[in-house]
Amino acid sequence: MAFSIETALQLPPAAPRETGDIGTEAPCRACPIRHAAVRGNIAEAELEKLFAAGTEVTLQRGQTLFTEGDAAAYLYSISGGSMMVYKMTRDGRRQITGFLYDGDLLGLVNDGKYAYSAEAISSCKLFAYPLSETEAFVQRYPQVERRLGRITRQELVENQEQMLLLGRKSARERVASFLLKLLRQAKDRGKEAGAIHIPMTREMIGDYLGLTTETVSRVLSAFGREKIISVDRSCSLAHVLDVPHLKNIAEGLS
Amino acid sequence: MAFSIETALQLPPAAPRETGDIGTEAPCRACPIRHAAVRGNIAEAELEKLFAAGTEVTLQRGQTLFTEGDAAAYLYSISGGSMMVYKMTRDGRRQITGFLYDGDLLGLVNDGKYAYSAEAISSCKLFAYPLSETEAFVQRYPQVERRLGRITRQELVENQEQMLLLGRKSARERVASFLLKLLRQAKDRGKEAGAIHIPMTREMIGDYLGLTTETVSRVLSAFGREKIISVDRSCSLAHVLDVPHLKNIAEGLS
DNA sequence: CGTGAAGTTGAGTATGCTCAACGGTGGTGG
DNA sequence: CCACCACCGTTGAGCATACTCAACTTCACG
Repeated sequence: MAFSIETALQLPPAAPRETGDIGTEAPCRACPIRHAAVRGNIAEAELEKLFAAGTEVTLQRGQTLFTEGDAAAYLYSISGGSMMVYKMTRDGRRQITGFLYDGDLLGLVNDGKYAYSAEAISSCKLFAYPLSETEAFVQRYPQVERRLGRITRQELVENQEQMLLLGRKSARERVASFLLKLLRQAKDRGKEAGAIHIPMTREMIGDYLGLTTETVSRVLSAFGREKIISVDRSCSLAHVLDVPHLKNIAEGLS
Repeated sequence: MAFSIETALQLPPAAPRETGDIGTEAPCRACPIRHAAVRGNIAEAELEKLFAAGTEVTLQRGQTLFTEGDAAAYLYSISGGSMMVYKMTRDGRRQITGFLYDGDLLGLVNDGKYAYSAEAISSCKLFAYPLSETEAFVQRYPQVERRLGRITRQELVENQEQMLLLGRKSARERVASFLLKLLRQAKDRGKEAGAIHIPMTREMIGDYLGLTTETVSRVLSAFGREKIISVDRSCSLAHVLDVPHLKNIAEGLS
């Protein structure tokens, strides 16, 4: 198996965010590249050069950033909004491999091509780093390379967790696990306890969990009837009423 | 989410193997660390120091190398035999996330702990690099770090492929995809065309594909009846008779 | 030659899918 | 401003795929 030199990277959970910080370089406040660079005492001039080489991208809900197999030119960093990355079978079945948010990187490259497709879930702002510039920068600053390595390995761990879910868990267990993941992310982002914002449709949730829209809907309704969660009329907001119960379900203990 | 500094790595497909080479350092002929190091013109003395810090490990079929959650101390390189890595639910359901062979690295670490369990499929020889030594070595030689990064990203790509399989493919599609993967690997290792050695049990195949033993067995029998493959009486050797047909099945085109 | 693990095959079943109908909602244009 | 329409979500009925349970065979190994 050949390894491409230009193979690039991805991740979901990035650096701890400085939410209140109104910085001067708006697109890169949360970007992990910048985060590592700042901690590594890299010359501002070097950073500015990298940023100058990049461009900002704005996407509307439903717009595609790139498609699996496209020749890769950029590594992207999300500065606002949510994205999803997915793979498809030839006959149109979709597997969403990740939801990405503010501060996450995307653009996993294999053999010069993107390894998955990326689409905006909501209106989205991204910063695009040209791959060539990024590679040079990363190689120049080992601490940035090391940080990207940790991010990639973290991603690997999460994908393996998801493989266990897809291969071995029931529909109820999958949905419960998903809700707990959203809850954890909301907590990490400093949202109030128990409330979770759900920016994706039921169909996307199904395509992430290996289920159909209908099954996701049925399980969520059942959880509502069982007073484990309460779902807002808008369908994009939920409250977890019984976290321990949900954890038990996610682990197959009920 | 916290990133651990000691997070380490893993991969399946390593460097092209020099099969005929009877080297002097037996355990490391195929190891990708050595491979990258040799290409990078690293002083032999440095390499010897790293190898001197490591130890050889021998495992019998069925023996566990480490268990998910164990405190991580070593990065392993397989020098002979086959291993599997897996995750389990609390109630004992297993998802095998990868089969590893000669020359592959294993020991993905998260937060100081192994992220999965590892067990020998056949008698197995490994070389154990102490993590501390390895980290120092890797940081000292950027080309080695870069190689490990590519390996990790390649692993990520394969895991996402597997997520598509687990979430969206039928039993026939899964088994067909698996056979084609084995076939590709056999070809990469220079085995004769069409013949594939299957070192794992039906149960392991099921736990890798998100199926039960019985379903794997039934699908293989069906493929045999349809003259797509022929399975040896020993169950550990198969011949693919109709590769195009198998590819069609794997892609859902039949 | 006996024993246990692995594999195969069959019968019945359950989980989640398919197909269909319907209600709510938000955006758009008359 | 309101009506329309498309999209999303929900719910029901029936069904199919893969699972469970069980019996039996084969093989490796003592």
